[in-house]
Amino acid sequence: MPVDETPLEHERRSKVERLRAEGREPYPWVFPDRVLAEEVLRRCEGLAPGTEAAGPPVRVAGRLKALRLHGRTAFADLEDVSGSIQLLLRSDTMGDGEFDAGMRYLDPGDLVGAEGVPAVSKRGEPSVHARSVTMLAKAIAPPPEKFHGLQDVEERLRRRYLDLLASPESRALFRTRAHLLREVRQYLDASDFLEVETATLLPVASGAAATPFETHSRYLDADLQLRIALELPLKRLLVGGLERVYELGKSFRNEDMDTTHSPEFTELEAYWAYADYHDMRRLTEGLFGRLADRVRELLPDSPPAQEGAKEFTPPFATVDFVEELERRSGISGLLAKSPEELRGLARAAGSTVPDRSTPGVFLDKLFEHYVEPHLQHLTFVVDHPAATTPLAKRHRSKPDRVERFEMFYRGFELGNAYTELNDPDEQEARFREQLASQGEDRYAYDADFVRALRHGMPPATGIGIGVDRIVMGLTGTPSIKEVILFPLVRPR
RNA sequence: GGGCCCGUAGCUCAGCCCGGUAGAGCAGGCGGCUCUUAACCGCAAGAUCAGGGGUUCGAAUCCCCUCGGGCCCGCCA
Repeated sequence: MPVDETPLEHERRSKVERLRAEGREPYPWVFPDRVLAEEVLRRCEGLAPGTEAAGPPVRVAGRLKALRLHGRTAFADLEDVSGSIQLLLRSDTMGDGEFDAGMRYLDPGDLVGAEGVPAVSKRGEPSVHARSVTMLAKAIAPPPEKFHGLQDVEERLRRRYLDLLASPESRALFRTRAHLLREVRQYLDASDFLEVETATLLPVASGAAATPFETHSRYLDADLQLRIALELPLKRLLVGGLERVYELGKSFRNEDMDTTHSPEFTELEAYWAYADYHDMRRLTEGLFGRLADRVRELLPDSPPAQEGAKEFTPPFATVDFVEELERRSGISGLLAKSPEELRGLARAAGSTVPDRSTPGVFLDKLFEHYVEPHLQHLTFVVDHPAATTPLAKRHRSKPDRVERFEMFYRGFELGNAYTELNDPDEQEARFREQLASQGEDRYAYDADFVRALRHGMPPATGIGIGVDRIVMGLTGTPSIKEVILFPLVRPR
């Protein structure tokens, strides 16, 4: 008997023993031939209150949410993946022995099966008028409070199973997330993109500037890092001739957490040979529209989700990075400023990034300060200064710019796309420049990627999207932890 | 790293300002009830007030530290 057992758990555990003593297995193996609650609801349609459906009995199974006893009658609410159905329990139909046994052993939170006839109660509630009830798994620990559910945020995150079993809204959110991922795959598959899986364990994590998680291979006796982006392996596949590829998977960044940053997050990256960022924008807008349609179907009763769906429906606002920054900040001639002048402006805007940072970093800080907070509606920001973006191709007509777009919503970034840089010598030069500005040797650059480019990467466009943030935006969820089933929490 | 807020029974919450030895609802126990749906009625039970230290005759309440969490700011091309 566990030493940390509460009196409630002791009581419930004693029911397990008494069930066994009566020859009733509290944890049986299977409950065959069950139908879902929604199927019973269908069979109850059109039945008058106080009547039963003709035909054979049905079997239902799920979690007992509530039990209302009335002496020789009782009502129970059974919840399964499809919804909720009431059980109507009467001693005259079950027999006194079975009825009394049920009342002795059943508690809210138990997993139970029932067999009986679809029926509508006198008060009009669709039900299963049960002939028998079977314990399928006795719950020793009590469920969260039946009306308010689990409110404690920490408990919801640390013990997601309790959140899910208590909250149909939480289940609906994660069901929606799964369907959105499915929609992404269907959309890209239909556009002849190939889903691939690249490595998560790498000698050097690259493709972004974040601090990686570090680990070690015993067999190789080699230090390894967890990937921080998917970009460079996927571009290697373009060199290899796969032409249209995407990956949907986790990246890891060893940095602070907040409402839009998780150390472990899901990314979508897609690369498309012989196409440019205009093509990618059309593909992205099509994808967003499809995702919005799915959310409208999946969460019709959620006003924040319906608002999110509206925002993700084309057409979208577009602003030019430089024009918008100059307009919002009142600063003109930004691209002609010296690095020192840009640093001064960034300092004036409150940034504390290191002095040795590249001019691109200062421009990003200025944009974050003056523009991002205003990007509350879904907006495409285009044609960034070349200095901000080491992996993008220079703009074909705007000097000192690259062909790039970023999507923002509610002040945070959703994704980022370029016409990809495929000139190996220019790529190598930009990597070296970046390294010099960071002044830290742990960001060794991916030399093999440059070697791959020397073999020729087709002209191409690529995109990276923060999937968790897309789910947040589409469902109107304010915190990234709420859209991740098991977010990282401090061990205790 | 800085600021603000939170932690009381298995769960949801009062009590804290203004110090006097912890209160309710749900869940659980016992009893009643054959149409309820946050069922209802009666009885009894359930709490190292996150942890540690201090002030005080007396601390859930005031002060300090620690732990955990939330929000905001900073940092994170």
